[in-house]
Parts: sequence; C-alpha cells; structure tokens
Amino acid sequence: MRRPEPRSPAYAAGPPTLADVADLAGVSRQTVSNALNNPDLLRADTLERVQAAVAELGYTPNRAARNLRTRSSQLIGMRFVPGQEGTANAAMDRFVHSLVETSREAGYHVLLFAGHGTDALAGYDDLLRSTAVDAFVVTDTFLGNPQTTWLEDRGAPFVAFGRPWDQPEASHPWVDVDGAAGVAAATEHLLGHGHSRVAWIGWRKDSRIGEDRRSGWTRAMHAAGLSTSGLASRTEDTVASGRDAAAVLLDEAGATAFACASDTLAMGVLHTLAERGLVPGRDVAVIGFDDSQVAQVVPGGLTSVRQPLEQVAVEIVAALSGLLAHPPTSTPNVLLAPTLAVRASG
Amino acid sequence: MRRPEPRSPAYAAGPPTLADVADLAGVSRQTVSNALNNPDLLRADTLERVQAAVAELGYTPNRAARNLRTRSSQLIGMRFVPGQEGTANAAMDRFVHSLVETSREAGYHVLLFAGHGTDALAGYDDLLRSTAVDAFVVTDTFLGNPQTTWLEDRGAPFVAFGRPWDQPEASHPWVDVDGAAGVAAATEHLLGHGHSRVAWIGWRKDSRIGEDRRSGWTRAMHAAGLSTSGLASRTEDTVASGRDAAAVLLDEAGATAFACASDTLAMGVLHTLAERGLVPGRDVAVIGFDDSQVAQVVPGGLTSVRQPLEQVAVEIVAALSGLLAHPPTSTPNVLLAPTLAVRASG
DNA sequence: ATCATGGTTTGGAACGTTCAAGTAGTCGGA
DNA sequence: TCCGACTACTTGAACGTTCCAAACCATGAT
Repeated sequence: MRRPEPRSPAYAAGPPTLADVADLAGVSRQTVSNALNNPDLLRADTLERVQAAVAELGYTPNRAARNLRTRSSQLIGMRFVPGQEGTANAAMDRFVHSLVETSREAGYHVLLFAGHGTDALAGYDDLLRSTAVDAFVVTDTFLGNPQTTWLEDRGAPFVAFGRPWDQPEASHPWVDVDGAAGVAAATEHLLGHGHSRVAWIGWRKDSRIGEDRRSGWTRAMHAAGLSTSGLASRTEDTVASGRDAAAVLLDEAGATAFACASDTLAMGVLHTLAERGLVPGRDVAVIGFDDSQVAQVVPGGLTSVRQPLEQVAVEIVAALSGLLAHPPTSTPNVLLAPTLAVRASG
Repeated sequence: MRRPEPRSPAYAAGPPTLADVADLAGVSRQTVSNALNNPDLLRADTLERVQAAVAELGYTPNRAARNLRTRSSQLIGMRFVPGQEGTANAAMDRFVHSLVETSREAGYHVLLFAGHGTDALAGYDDLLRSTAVDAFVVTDTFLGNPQTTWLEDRGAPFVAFGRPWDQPEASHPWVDVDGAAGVAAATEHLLGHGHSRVAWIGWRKDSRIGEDRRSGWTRAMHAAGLSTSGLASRTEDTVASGRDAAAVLLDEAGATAFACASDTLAMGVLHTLAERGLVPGRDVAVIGFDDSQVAQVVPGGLTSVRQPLEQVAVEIVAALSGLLAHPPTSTPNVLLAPTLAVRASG
C-alpha cells in the first residue's frame, strides 16, 4: 500500500497516481512508468495487464511531476502580438492555430505570454528561468529586435519565424516566407494581364521585410525589361497612407496596377479607386499581401499574396523537435514560397 | 551543502535552486521560500539578506516543482478556434490578447489547445487529468455544445464567455456581451438618422446568439412604433448569403437601412450596394457586428457593434481568480454592453 | 528563577514521476 | 554444473518546492 490508509471511494481525492495503477496491476511503479514510456521493455502479458489497470482507473500521468523529473515541460512559449487596430494584418490568427495543431501532434502545447518592448524580454526571461517552457517560437524578427540575440546569448532553444536580417552571425534555426518571390509572382501576374505601369506601395526603407518584398517587384519589372523609376512609394502601413500614395501614383506616374506590401495598403488603393469611380480589376489592378480576411470579403475581392502559414508551423515544429531531441539534431533553415490568391481586383 | 560536491562555475548546470539561495544567505530553504511567498513572516534584516541572495543568483522558483507541491500550475487552458476563412469575424485575436494580458496580471499564463468536435473534449480531458491547467476559459457556448455540461459534470473549474443559453440548470460562472442591446443601439442609431425601413439580416433560427441579436432589432423597431414584418432575413453567415438577402430586402421590402448579425453579412450588403451603384451611408445605411478589421479598413468604413472584449477578459479573469482562490469565492455573472463604432456606412 | 508567550527560523516529509542501479529468472554453451 | 549474457522487473533515490510540526529565542509576567 502506498498510503497509510487506502482511500475509500467516498473520500477519494485527486486523480489516480502511478502507484495506484501499480497496486492494481500488481507490479512496481517503475514497470507502469515503462509501460507508458518504453513499452518494448515489458513482456506482452504484463504490458496488457498494466494497460488494463491504466484504463480502469483512467490514469493520466501528472504533468508537474513528470516535468520536475525530466526537466522538460512539453510547452512552447510564444509571445502573442495581436494585429493592430485599423490594419488588415490578422495573419497571426491562422498561424497560431496551425502552430497549436501541429505542436499537439508533436506532443507539445503552446503557452502564450504578453509584453511589449523591454517588457517582452522580461516575459522570456521569466519563463526561461522558471523552466516553464522548453523552447520559444519568436515571430517578430524585424529590424533591431533584440529578442533573438538575447535568447541566443542565453542559450535558450528557439525557432524564429522570420530571417535574421541584420545578424549575419546569427546561428539559430529559422523558417520564413519568401516575400520577394511572392511579390515577384504578383507582379508577373499583373504583367501577364497586360499591365506595364505596375506601381509599388511599400513600407519605409528601414523595414527589411518591406525592402525584401519590394525587391520582388523590381526584379520582376526589370526581368520584363521595364523601368521602375517613379513607380514606387514608401510609406506607413495604414489605409490612409495607401490611399494617398495611390492617388499620387495614378496622377503622376500613370500607374495602371499596384502591388502592395500589405493588404492594409491595398485597401488604401481601393479607397482611392472608389473615390474616383474606378473599378478594381477592370480599370486598375490591385494586389495585396497576406490574404487577410479583409481581402477575402471586401466587395469584389482583393487578390493577395498568401503565406503558407500552415506549412510554416509544420517546419517550425519540426525544427523545435530537432532542437529538443536527445541528442539535438539541427534542421536546415527553410524558406517557403507563398502563393497568389487571385480575386477580382487583379 | 546541498550537493556532495559544490558545483564550480565551469561545471554549473541549470538555474540556481532554493537551496543555493539558502546557502548563500545563510538560512534554511524554508526561510527562502517564506521570503518569496510570505515575506511578512521574516524579520526585516533576514528578508533583506535573502532578497540580496536571490538577486545575486538571479533565482526564479522552478515552476514544475512548485506546481507539483502546490497542485496548481498557474495555467489557464483555452481551446483556440480560429476565425473561419472567408468570414470577417476575427474577434478572437483581440480577445486572446486581452486575456493573455489580464491573466498575466493575475499571475496566470494561457495555454492553448486544439481539437474539434469530440476531439475537443479529449483535449479538455487530457489537460484536466494530467493537472496541466488550473482552469479553462470556454469560448464557444453555442447551441448544444456539450463542453460546459461535460466540464460541470467533472467538477472542473471554468468560466464561459457566453451565456448557457440552453441550460437553465447550469451553475457555472459566465461573462457575456449583450448582443441584443448592441443591435438595439444600432437600430436606434439608424432610426435616429431618419430611417424607418430598417431591415435585419441574421443567422438561422437555431442560433441562440443570432436570435438574441435579432431581438434587439425587433425591440427597437417596436419601441419606435414600426412593424418588422417582411423586413427580416435569416441565412448562413457568409458574404454571399448577405448579398443575396440584401438584394431581396431592397427589392421586396423597400429597406433603406440594414442591421446585421455579423460583419460578414454586412459585407454582403456592401457587395449588393456596390453592384447597384448605391453609396453606403448616403443611399443605404449598413451596420455590422464585431467591429472586425474588415469593418475598419473597408473603403468608407463599416459602422459596427463593438464588443468590449478587453473588459470581457478582465471579468473572466476576475471570475477565475475567485474560483481558484482559497476558499473559492463566486462572482456574479456579468453581461456587458457593447458600443457602436460609427463610420461612413451608417 | 521559572514559565508561558509570540515572533522567527528550521528540519524532515511529501507531492508523483523517472533515473540509476540492482535483483531475480531464463537460456545456452562449455 | 557453472558461468555469462540477456530479459523482466524492482528498489531506493532524486528532481525542487511547500507543508507541517517542532525548535529556538528573546521578552515580560508570575
């Protein structure tokens, strides 16, 4: 007997433990443990007996005890950054769900935490030192974000969604989407539909992601023997900025099509077209980036570059599993190609 | 000495433990524990000494060990249901962030899990029996959803976002948004702008949430002495359904304004208006529900009922904290009033 | 001088699991 | 018959924390 007094059902408190199962099956605790973690070690009939006892009691291993002993939590931490109000970039939603789903298949759960700026590092630090999570998924790897460097310095296992743009010396695994290829495909799509004055509306120059996407546009334009001069605009990621930029490009550059760094900017273009009575897709073509819900439901529909977020999640979890394996195995960094969700606007 | 051999820095592995801090401060483990959890019990100078040692070593309590001993994980489980593709209802994003933020302030983290249908119950069951989470937040309390009943039967602590529509005997705490009041406010807003033919486009009759929102419309119409007959449509929550319903209501009921059960349906109305060259807000008024990103960035902007999700999160965490307190305290169920985000469409 | 008092501090045990080492039992070959 | 090697299972310890009961120590009252 494991306890001084066997608990009568009436006083039963808490879920059954390994020892309860062991008593019922007439084996030792360790054998039960092995039945769950290394079934190969048991004789067939013993295994069966233990499994029957497990089923009868409805036993599930206590997470805390297992975590303590194995020094792992089967948890993956991720800072949850919500889509900004007034923008169309709610890709997070889709990505998080894919990540949760894929992690489950690999035996992990996803733990969310918050915090902005330096506060964010505090969140990482806390979870790391209390050994609350086994690893992190880092999603915002934009310019000068100290997170990845900080985590690397600490030897914390993590996988980044996003390339280490500004850190040639970075050695952490990452998965990213080839934004340039996506925009190039979008631009080629527009060129293929007869447009030659394809304008670009993107973000300010200090955004590496923005510059990468822009490079897809220039590449496709130059490959078609077209000049890009006067056809590009760099601005804030807001609808109003997109609208203003579109007005200028229509008037001063004779643009007939737009490739945009985001759906938010593309929506700005649609504003301008609506104001002028121009029909998207017929008079002027527009392509956004992210295939947000906005792109999907806006009247007419907005053609948009769609990131393969489900696949990103799969690759990230694969990399994480490698990192956390014994011994750790490293996976190659992955750059995935986006697809084009074609709708009426382009 | 806690270990046979004190670890030299070169061989140091893993974060410092309570015993390390105790050694450094020259007190017992228990005193360090008290310094962290019940500082009042310590003499001022002892407390200071311990805190200095904690700071010097950068000690953070090991979560797994604490969880094991206290039988609590400081984790709140939530099934993550992503917004459907092709709809505009990405309210989840905002809610999750608020919940994460508020939970943190109360000392909890949010753990996500997936699973659909019966699979969902398996997710709850697993986390519950492995004592991986202290409580749940249940978000989809629609018709016939077995989750709440199942959890109640098992005595699992949880708070629902959503009323127990079909379970008068339900006794769990819940927080909800008064959809009827929101739609009533929307309808009154439209009436106040001179409309008398205000139509309703909602969901099928088996949606209790949909019927609740609809009742806000009828209430406001009747209060203004107006008939609702012929002015209502019940359909699927898709853009196409909203578009079709709007066409019918315009043609056959002479509707001049629309109140909708969702932004998705409202976007459908905008489709129809665009097809007919009607300007939202000038020719025909439209109000949606959820204040999604779509409503915010669509050209002209879509007026929409906005749920106070931040406050919902606060109330939910308050209820959870009560549930998990020793002894548990029950909080009253809360029904929050939404607001109207007014834009050009209405 | 002794004793109760109350504020501080301590040592041992316990939470439920897995690791490391060990003990039977079995089989085949010398 | 004995040994080595292998299989199947068991035992005690350990992970790092908090609970519990007991010990310590001033202080003032008896």
